[in-house]
Amino acid sequence: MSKRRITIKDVSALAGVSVSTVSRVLNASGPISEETRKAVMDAAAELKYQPNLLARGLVKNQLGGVGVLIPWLGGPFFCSFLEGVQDVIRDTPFRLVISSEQAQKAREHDALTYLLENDADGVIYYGDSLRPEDIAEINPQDKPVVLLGQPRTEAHPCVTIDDEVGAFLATRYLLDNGHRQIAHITGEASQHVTETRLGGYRRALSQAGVPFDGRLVFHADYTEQGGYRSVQQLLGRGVDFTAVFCSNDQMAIGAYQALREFNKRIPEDVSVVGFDDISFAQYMHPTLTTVRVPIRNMGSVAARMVIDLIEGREAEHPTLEAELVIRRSVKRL
Amino acid sequence: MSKRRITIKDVSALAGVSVSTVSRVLNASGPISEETRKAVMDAAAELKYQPNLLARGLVKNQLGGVGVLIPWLGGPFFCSFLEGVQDVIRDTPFRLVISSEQAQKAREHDALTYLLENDADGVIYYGDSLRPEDIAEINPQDKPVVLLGQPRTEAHPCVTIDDEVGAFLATRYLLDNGHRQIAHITGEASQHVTETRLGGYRRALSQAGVPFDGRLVFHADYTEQGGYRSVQQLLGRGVDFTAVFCSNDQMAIGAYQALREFNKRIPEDVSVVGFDDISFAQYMHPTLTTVRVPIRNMGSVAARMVIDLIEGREAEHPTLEAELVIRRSVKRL
DNA sequence: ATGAAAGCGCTAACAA
DNA sequence: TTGTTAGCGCTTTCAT
Repeated sequence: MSKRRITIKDVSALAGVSVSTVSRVLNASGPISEETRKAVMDAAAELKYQPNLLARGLVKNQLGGVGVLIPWLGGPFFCSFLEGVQDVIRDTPFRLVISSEQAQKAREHDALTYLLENDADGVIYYGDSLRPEDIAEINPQDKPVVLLGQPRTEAHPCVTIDDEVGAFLATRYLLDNGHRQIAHITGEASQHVTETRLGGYRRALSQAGVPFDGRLVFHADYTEQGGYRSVQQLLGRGVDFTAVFCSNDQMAIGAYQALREFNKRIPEDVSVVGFDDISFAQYMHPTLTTVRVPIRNMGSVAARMVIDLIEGREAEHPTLEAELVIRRSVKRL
Repeated sequence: MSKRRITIKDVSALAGVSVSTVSRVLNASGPISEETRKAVMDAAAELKYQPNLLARGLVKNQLGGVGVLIPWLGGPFFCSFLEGVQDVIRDTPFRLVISSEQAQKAREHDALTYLLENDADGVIYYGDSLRPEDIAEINPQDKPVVLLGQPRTEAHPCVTIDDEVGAFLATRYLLDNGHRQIAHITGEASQHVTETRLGGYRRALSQAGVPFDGRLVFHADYTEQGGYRSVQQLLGRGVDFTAVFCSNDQMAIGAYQALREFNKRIPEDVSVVGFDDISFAQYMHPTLTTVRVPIRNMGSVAARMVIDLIEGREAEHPTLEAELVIRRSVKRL
């Protein structure tokens, strides 16, 4: 057990060259004659040499990790997102370092500071409690931080999805199907997603000449429970409605449950539309009409972005499209 | 930008002591007079000194990470598991390094090697393609590797759940409700979970004097699609059955869908039981009776274990219990 | 109780 | 084209 690790020194000894020569061939830095190159490679292979990344990182001042800071680790949305990230990290020399802090600002602040300080050469931050100003402050080295879930800025690398259009499409679909009283269940008003999706909803309404009715809008928290409770309130409020547009699928799941408990049939009595298209959406009963967000792909795109940025390349700030997926939870009136 | 990072040297200068003294107070190693201790602490605080973990790791020969190697990152099960891991890692100085390789043996082999070599002082491995022998081989330093999803061994740290009993309880519940033709949808025969859950199913059957019928057993892959296709086959096979016991909830989700397509009502025509109790189980329609596995807790337990082991403490090899959660997907015959 | 110095494994000037 | 050497920031003998 605990055999001493093979170092560059062992390789240099076996190959009969100096350590710097070994370093040079391994990093393809500096000129090397073909024969020494081969000798070194052979020696390294024979000893199964693996460079010590700590040592390398220490001298090159790089940590070797890509950090991901997300609000939650559980839950279908961020899991898919992570999977997309891992899809690209896998083929790079970076390690994937993950942190999640329940979207609590102070904790996220500390976590990001720590990531930037000790773990990562760049991070993907999905959340909106920390704004670019906050981040600048805890990022003295100006490492790349890719933002998601925040308003688009040219000033900061970010990948956004077209929430507003997605919500617009969803709402318009309902309108096109004859619905006029469309409830909207969304998240906390302070969150950026909430705002944009609510915006799309309102735009569709106004474009169709349907007046906005504040009594039909509920602010929950993007969980199943939140959707459930909102529908309960809605039902208790005595306002007529024929459809519910939920700002994410998890709330739609809760909405289904509440509706069932009140013996409302979906979609015969109430139509429901979700947002995200998490995998469960297609297995709900009835299958959920929703707005597809390319979640996993967002992860991949974000990962490719940080890596490009870390390695000094330029990166676009893409806006990904959201698309309506029509299934069976909406009835034509 | 890119201000030079504060090092131990800066602190020593400001405190008017040597670097070794600073190191001593920071690590509480060696004797220190109270006044110098204070001086150093003050200086460190004033400069907001953060030790460079790379440098420290280099000399102490530790990587600073806890690795987690799981089959998939997406999917409700492993997400919850990860969340449990993160719950405990959060309060330790370790970073959480994640790797997922679709349960492919060769890739997992490489990933684990890499984790052990470069990223982690200990790893949590959930999977069964790599057996203890394989792991021993790629773990020359004998770092702690906690195993999940494998047969229990005293020889190796592991956390197991009582799958066999869980499956037994599920099957017996069906039997108690008068079911005699109980189909079982499970995973690949080679997997350990498959074997133990199938074992529990058979034991309950035999204990009730119901003969085992191989035509009722389907080997799928623990995905919704797998459950869906198995039920299709089952229905096509023309064998009578009144209940389906799925070896995980995701397959139960697929089973629901297939059953619906064939106009079989749940549970009036066919009863269904799942396994795991992922969060969706309670939102299915009808809500799914299933075997609750303390997924998130497993993650926490495993994390605490690696950390104990890394830090040289002893660790138990716990077996967690699985418990039947009765909901509405089973009909009393 | 404190400091000087060696060294962890590696890279990157600088010489040769 | 190659070797020598000086660090990267830290911990840890070994002196004092």
